[in-house]
Amino acid sequence: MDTHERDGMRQKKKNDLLTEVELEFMNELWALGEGTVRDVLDQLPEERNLAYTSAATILRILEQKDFVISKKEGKRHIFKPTLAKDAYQTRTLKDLSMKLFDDTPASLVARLVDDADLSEEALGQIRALVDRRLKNDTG
Amino acid sequence: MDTHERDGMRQKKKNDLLTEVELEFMNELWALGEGTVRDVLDQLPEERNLAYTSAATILRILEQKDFVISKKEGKRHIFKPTLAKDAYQTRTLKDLSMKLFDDTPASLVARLVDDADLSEEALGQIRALVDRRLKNDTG
DNA sequence: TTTGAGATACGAAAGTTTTAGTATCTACTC
DNA sequence: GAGTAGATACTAAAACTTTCGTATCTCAAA
Repeated sequence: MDTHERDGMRQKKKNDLLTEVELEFMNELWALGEGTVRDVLDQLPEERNLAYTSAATILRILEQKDFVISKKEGKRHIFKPTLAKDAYQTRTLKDLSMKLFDDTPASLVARLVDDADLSEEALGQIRALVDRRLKNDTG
Repeated sequence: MDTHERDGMRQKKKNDLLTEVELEFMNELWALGEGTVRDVLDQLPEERNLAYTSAATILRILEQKDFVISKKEGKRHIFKPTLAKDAYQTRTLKDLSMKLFDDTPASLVARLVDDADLSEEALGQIRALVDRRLKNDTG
């Protein structure tokens, strides 16, 4: 066991990416803006059936990992994302692009637009987005 | 503990997505076409320092999960993906789109093209891809 | 046919994620 | 200020992921 933990150690170990359940919760918080354990739990689908204490644990972990902050209001905590959804989306796409698309974002889009399931409408929207960005860049 | 495992149960539990290390290995196999444990291990970066038996275990797991098949040649196994990289890319993008982009692929691309880090060249490539796809569909 | 280098099979430790139980705390009501 | 409904804190079990050790197997050379 050699010391392969040197040099970096910025954030303990690996990703600054959310786990599956963490993402599930962040999505609710992003939608709500902020909320209590109860608020988030109530947003989850009926069939999710997660214990209240489990939800509280997830939020505690999210706070430990600095994805949310909490303030105390009366006897309860109100949790709020520290990171905008946009920013997290960008982060995720960078990671995915790197790990599965040879670090070439264009190839990611290539795969997306090659997808037969993609609607004509979605394609049009995508094209409009790219056009707008190109126009803005070139003046 | 009520029976919340009913109805579906198509593939045991959850994802048909690769874990981090599994993806690392699949990437090498996709690049190689096929290969032995040794082949894959040799592709990994110097500093990875993974034990041979660990690599063998990962490939065994990938086979259990039907991401690869193996044939025996002499005393060793040759592993080969059962799923093309393209197909897995598509699957991953669908999953990501669903979980982080409100099931709206266009918003995924929006985030991508909004990314300041994206080069002009990449943008041009993306636009060309979309245009080609639109022409093929309508033409 | 013995043997040994190199391969696989199996089992399991260590780490992470997901879930939930139990104990404790807190604000409010009586 | 005692009781209680509802919240948090703490602990840990269960499942999954990542890693590797030990035992075993196999081909080929001597």
